[in-house]
Amino acid sequence: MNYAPETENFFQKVYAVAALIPYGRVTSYGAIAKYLGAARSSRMVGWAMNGASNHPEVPAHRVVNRVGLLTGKHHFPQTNLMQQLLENEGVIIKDDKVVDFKKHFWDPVIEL
DNA sequence: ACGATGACGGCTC
DNA sequence: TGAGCCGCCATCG
Repeated sequence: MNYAPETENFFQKVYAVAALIPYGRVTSYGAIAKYLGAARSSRMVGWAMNGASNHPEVPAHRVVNRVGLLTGKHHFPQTNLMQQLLENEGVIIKDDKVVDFKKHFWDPVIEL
């Protein structure tokens, strides 16, 4: 795939921020997008995560949508892996959603 | 070039 | 953080 230079740069930024998500915490695509100055392109963040497969250091399972819904679970090797990893970190998941999402939420705009 | 698609978000009810 | 609708924007057929 040939991506535009800016696009690749965007990818790198997304991975860089995602890699900083603390253990047992989660964030949203929009939060990352906002931190990168592309708040309107939250969708692109999700799309960027699609290529996170080549970046093992990126804990994609800690990135969910704004309501804590594990929308990206279908992109994992095993659909239950995302939930398993989060629960292993102490994050309670119920019906594909993060319980007390606000409590586990980690906003790069505020934290960084 | 056009329309559909999507790991989304914000507003409204 | 329920459900529904619309706006964003890069990518793809």
